[in-house]
Amino acid sequence: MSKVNTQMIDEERAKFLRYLTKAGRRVSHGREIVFDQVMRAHGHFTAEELARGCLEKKLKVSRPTVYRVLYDLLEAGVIRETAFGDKHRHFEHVYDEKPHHHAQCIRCHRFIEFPDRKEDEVYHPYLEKQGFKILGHEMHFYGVCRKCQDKEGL
Amino acid sequence: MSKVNTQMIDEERAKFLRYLTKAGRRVSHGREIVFDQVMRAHGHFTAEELARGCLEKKLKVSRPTVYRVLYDLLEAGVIRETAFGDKHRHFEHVYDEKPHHHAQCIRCHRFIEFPDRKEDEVYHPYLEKQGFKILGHEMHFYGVCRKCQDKEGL
DNA sequence: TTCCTAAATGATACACTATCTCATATGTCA
DNA sequence: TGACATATGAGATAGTGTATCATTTAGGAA
Repeated sequence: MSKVNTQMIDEERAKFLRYLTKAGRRVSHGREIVFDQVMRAHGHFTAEELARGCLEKKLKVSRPTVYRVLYDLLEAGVIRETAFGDKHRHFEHVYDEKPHHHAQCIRCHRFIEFPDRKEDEVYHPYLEKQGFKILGHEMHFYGVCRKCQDKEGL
Repeated sequence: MSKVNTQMIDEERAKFLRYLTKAGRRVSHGREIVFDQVMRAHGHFTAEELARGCLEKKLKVSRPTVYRVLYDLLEAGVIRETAFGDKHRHFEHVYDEKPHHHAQCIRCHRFIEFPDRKEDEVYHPYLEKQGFKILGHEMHFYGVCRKCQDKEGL
């Protein structure tokens, strides 16, 4: 697991470097720090959380740079954006993650993750027919989790 | 169609009034204005768009009130929140809308809507087993639309 | 290695969405 | 109508995310 982990990170790093080279961009200090922090992150995280983390750890990187690198990583396909209806941008890294979806409790805002199923592909033909190039998808369930139901006495 | 439309709006209004009564809240001026504007809105809209619209039309309602009433409507089930990965809150009304999903172009940010399919229900048993009470769900595809592919010369 | 240039960065200010506070206005019920 | 709780507006404020621009740095050329 740990070995696989390391290997996956190396692959992601290679992917990032390939992207940077191809785009004529540099392998800078800031990009290495942020890449590292992203790889250490578990589950999903917001841009602000990551930026705050970097500042608290006194890493040599500023908030604007964290944001900039996150968008690099997004374009490079190292992280993906997950869409939840609040005002923060959520990301999660692709590495070591099986495709999965999220269910979110509208009371406590906690997430449950569940694996992707191939049934989702029923939507592909419709979109492809319109010339839409699908890069990914995400299912977002919302409702009330067991704990919050208990609290409400439902 | 127009008749059905009116009927649907009346039903939504009744739903809203029931919610307000039950919650011991009042049928106020601001709530009526915002309800009306929401019903006039097509497709999905952001809170800020609606607020701006009200201000521009010089309706007697302030921005904080628009936000407050939107959350009333959310709780009443008159509108639902759609989750996209930008920093604005998106809503759409439930009235006259068949369940549908969204595909969004990552370049131009435009949406394609497509109808809900019962295959989505494969996820229900898993969530219900955990005691999660499902209130709704949304599928969000992302990719590049035909126009933007053409522009990029892909 | 050193120099040169374009890219990256940080400090700062700023834009924008959304929310909070609190004094005032208004709806509801007796 | 009077009393009181709820709703509202004006304005301040919080928080996320961006733009600007002077300075620093990566990385290739000499």
